[in-house]
Amino acid sequence: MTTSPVKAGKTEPMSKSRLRLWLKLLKTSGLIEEELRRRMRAELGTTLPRFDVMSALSRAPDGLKMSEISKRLRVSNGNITGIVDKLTDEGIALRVSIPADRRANLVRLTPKGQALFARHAALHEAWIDEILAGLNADDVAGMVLRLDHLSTTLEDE
Amino acid sequence: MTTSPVKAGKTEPMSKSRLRLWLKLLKTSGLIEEELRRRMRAELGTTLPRFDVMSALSRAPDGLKMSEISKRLRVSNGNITGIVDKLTDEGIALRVSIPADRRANLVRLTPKGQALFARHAALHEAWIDEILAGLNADDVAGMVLRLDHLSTTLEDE
DNA sequence: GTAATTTACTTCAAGCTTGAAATATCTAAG
DNA sequence: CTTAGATATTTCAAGCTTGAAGTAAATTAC
Repeated sequence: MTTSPVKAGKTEPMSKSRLRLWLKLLKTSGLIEEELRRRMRAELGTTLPRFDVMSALSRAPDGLKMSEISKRLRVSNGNITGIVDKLTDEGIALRVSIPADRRANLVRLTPKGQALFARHAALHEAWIDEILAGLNADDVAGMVLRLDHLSTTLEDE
Repeated sequence: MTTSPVKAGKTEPMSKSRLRLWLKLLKTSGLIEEELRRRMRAELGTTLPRFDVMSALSRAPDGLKMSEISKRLRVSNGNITGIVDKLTDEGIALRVSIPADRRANLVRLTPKGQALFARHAALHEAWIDEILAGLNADDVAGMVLRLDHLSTTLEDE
């Protein structure tokens, strides 16, 4: 063989394998998301964004400011306005004004919203368990470790 | 220690760790996607969906049917119609009628579209390389393996 | 051949999403 | 106080996305 011993020849550039990883990551989370969205619609008559907002609210019994919701869900402010508007119209969420700051509101789940979310969350967890049934504890641990590593570096940008 | 040796006590139910994995997967791919979208807009004046369609077309020099594009990108048919309409208006893509089947069209990139995509694809790969720079070859290999496993089981549903 | 089905695509309404611009309010500097 | 800046939210236009319904053409089964 006359080629340099330094270049193995078979190895792919890192940029290519990173690209492939990204495409797989995107594909996989898309598949899961699609399945969740389908079930949300079919079995609960709701959507993922609504579920996400309710989920954030359910963890904050004292309520969250609009900006706090959008920060946690990493979506734009204007987006949250529309979703909370609808949840409010349906009696699921509630805007509570803050005397100390007339610019802001605290958004809370109503009792009806809490009951609804409890039902939805239980189903949601069961669906995930079912969808990810192919992964054992080692798989899960391995992926969580690497995803943590990755998302940490991404957030520190 | 007096507790049963069988039950460790600290272990979390699989459903919880699977849920946590899903949330991390969603978060991570969302962070990457957001960064890509930002750069697409800022540096190329385009969007991820348009890039995805162009990418699919670039791999099929003979063209793709509309339904083939939506199948590959896993989005609805109606969605593709709108995106291809715009790419066509801009001289990036082209609908070619098929004599043998008057229902369908083959969509192709124009030479202008090919040149444009070549430029975009090179940048895209470089961005991914930069964004995922924190992962070494082992990390990448480990994640690809597990994501393959997962997406395969998901597609066989 | 013709009726029923399947396939290919478009149109549409509803909803999500963003980023920018507009309001309103609060805070801080002078 | 008043002005400047920061913060909290809403509104808006543009674009993405879906799923359902509609049109058209091809295929299959009688």
